[in-house]
Amino acid sequence: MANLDFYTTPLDVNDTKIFGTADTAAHFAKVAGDNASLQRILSALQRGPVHFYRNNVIALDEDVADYLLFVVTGVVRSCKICKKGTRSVVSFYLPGDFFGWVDAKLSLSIEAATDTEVLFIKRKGLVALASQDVRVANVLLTAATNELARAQEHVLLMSKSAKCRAATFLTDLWVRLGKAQYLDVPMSHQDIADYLGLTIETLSRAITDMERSELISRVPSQRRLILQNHFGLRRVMN
Amino acid sequence: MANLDFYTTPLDVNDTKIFGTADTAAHFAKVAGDNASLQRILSALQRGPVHFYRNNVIALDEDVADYLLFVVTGVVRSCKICKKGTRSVVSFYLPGDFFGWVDAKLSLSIEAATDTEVLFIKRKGLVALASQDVRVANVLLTAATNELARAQEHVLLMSKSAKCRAATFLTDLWVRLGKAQYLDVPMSHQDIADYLGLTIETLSRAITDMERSELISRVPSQRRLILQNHFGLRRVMN
DNA sequence: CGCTCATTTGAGGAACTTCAAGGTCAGTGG
DNA sequence: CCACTGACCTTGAAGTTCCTCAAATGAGCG
Repeated sequence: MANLDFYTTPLDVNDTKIFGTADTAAHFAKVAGDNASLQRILSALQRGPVHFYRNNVIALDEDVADYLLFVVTGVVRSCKICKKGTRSVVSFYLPGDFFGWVDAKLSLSIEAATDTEVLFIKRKGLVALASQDVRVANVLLTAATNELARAQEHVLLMSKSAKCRAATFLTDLWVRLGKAQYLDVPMSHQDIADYLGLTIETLSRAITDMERSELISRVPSQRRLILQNHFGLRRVMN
Repeated sequence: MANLDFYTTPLDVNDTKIFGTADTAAHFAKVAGDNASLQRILSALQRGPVHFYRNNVIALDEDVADYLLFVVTGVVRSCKICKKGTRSVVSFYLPGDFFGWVDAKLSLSIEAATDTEVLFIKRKGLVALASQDVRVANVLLTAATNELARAQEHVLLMSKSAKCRAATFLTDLWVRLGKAQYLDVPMSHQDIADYLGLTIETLSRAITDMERSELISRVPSQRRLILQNHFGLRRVMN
């Protein structure tokens, strides 16, 4: 845990808080399902929730080797800075997402894309439990394969046009956030552009273009959108 | 198994052959490690090896839901045809690779990129075993996370320049195939281009360019390369 | 208001694609 | 042995998409 200096709120590994808010429990249920005993097991292994401010580093590979992460609130990004100074965002994690299968060779860093609260779950403890409880093993395998499916979709997206990438991203985000009336985009355009392999300017033009075509509209609030024409969006997405 | 009509060699699920060649066993050991009993367990679950000719469909999502696949010889690709008729290759699997965590929503198809031999392993049987044997569970989780790491690397690659993508692909392939003197590229340029999100022309130009810069050279054989200047290649790869 | 940070817009250039043609190689049949 | 064929790869020229650089606009906040 040498790298915990990076943390905004230092993580005290001896401080096991039992999470208590209904909100947290509801999100946590996404991982454990309605299996109450499994939820108890997982909650006993957790550390946190730990709060991070936007753009702070949550973990580097070394940390992720020790912990699996669970997002309670906010958005987490995993990204890679390459030597040239360019950044790629590999994945976004939203509330309820359970992740941490990071290959050390990739040297990704896990960062807060917004202010966020994250649970840390000791990997070793969970793996040990998995050997005793099939359900735990299934939770792990399911989480890993879900993340794989997302990564494969991301690969497919990267060979499409800018407009298609933007439309797909916004629609997927809208679905992941629960298909609310408004899509309050939580992360910056720069984060999205780095996720989609575009420049911020190209992303902006793509969004403006969709607005002009009345596929989406912008509510004059910070980053609030309405997906107006789902049929049209689907056409742009291919 | 309704879709087995696609198979070149129909798969008889009641025909359990024990694989016998040293070659197969050696590759299989990559999955099971030097754990002899685990190797025996896995081999008891297998069906095959089944031979497929180049470009034949090995499995569609429905099949992959039932079986995990193990490549004995040749190259397997998983790919997606989109409505416009364009194709993307999501992943290549080489001898020794153990895969099959395919999300049905993506509707990928698993195809033979070269003539190939594939083992089918009943997913249910393996999952059932995993609940009894921690080592089996670990094999599954490890295979899934390895594939995730590969997919994430693929995502990172897709936002690089054409030359970087080509150089990285060839170098990675060379490593995966065992760093031999010659790199005999087993798949077609079209497959590679679809994997890298490039046109076949752009790929060809990138390779020709690397040859002119003396990073690689082409042996006047079918698709045989020599990676001459590893330092220079690394520079192009970033 | 005036500052900062984030986003938008425009003009020009680079990278990649498209379209079209030519080349190479292995297999096939005369 | 040679010509023919088809699959695969290469090359060139023109067009499109996206990026780069530069500047303007907008939003949030003390």
